[in-house]
Amino acid sequence: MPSPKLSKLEMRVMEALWKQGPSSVREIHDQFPKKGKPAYTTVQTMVYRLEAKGAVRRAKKISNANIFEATVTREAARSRWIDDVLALFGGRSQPVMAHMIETGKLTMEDIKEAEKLLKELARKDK
Amino acid sequence: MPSPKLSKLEMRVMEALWKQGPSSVREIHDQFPKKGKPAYTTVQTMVYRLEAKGAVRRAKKISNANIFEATVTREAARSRWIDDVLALFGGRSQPVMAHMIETGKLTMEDIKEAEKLLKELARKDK
DNA sequence: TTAAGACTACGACAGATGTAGTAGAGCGAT
DNA sequence: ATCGCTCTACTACATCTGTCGTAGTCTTAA
Repeated sequence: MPSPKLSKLEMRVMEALWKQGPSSVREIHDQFPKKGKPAYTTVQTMVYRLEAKGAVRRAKKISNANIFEATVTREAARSRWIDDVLALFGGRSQPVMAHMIETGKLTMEDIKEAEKLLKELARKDK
Repeated sequence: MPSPKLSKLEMRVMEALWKQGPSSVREIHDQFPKKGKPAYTTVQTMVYRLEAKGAVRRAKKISNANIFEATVTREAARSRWIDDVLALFGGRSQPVMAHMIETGKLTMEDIKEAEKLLKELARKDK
């Protein structure tokens, strides 16, 4: 039941599905940037594995091609990754924040937005 | 030169080294919680692999036991992980922030601290 | 109707990871 | 000197990941 652990490449395939919605292997493959694009069958293998993990399902068939759709949300999949990393860091989020700030990935806007979100959450929890 | 990619278990071994400073395999092994503690030789294998990756070095020998010490900092190793995850999320830190807030891992204090750190960084960069 | 393409379903394989056993050398207490 | 315990240095192996190749089936345009 918990979101299965997806590998990096599997995540990239899921990303394509989340972006475009139900797609064929071909459509997913086409979404990879020319540079470093994996072989068609490599993507196909990923889709099969995702299906085995229950992260994807065959939605329908168009002519002889299967159309796959995501069965786990982007949030659930990403959460799984973040939780794993956080656990690795002793559950502390501070190191993550600090790194994002030092590498310029986190701007003041981001912080302001986070603050707003936190306030909202606090209000709703009450 | 860039901090090598360390696996989860390798990170846990490094964590022991960062905490205790130069240690023998035995001392590292002893730091794992009884629950789910890997075999002594499993830890030993990790240390050897870390040595091969250049993340650890034999500092000295006490009687017949090797004492290993970390050659990469905790920050560098963690950064590597965060960068990887961020890349997987399209380089956006927002999803990470949102998740940490929603799971209660990020408090208002953390945000305030982040804000302060960011301001400091901005001042110094100038 | 038929030949070119597109797809599917598998099979393979190398490298990374987690996990651990074994043989034998070295140290220390008797 | 020597017996037991500790460590080291290997070896092994099952999974997971990333990467494809191939054989054979379907579709479809000429």
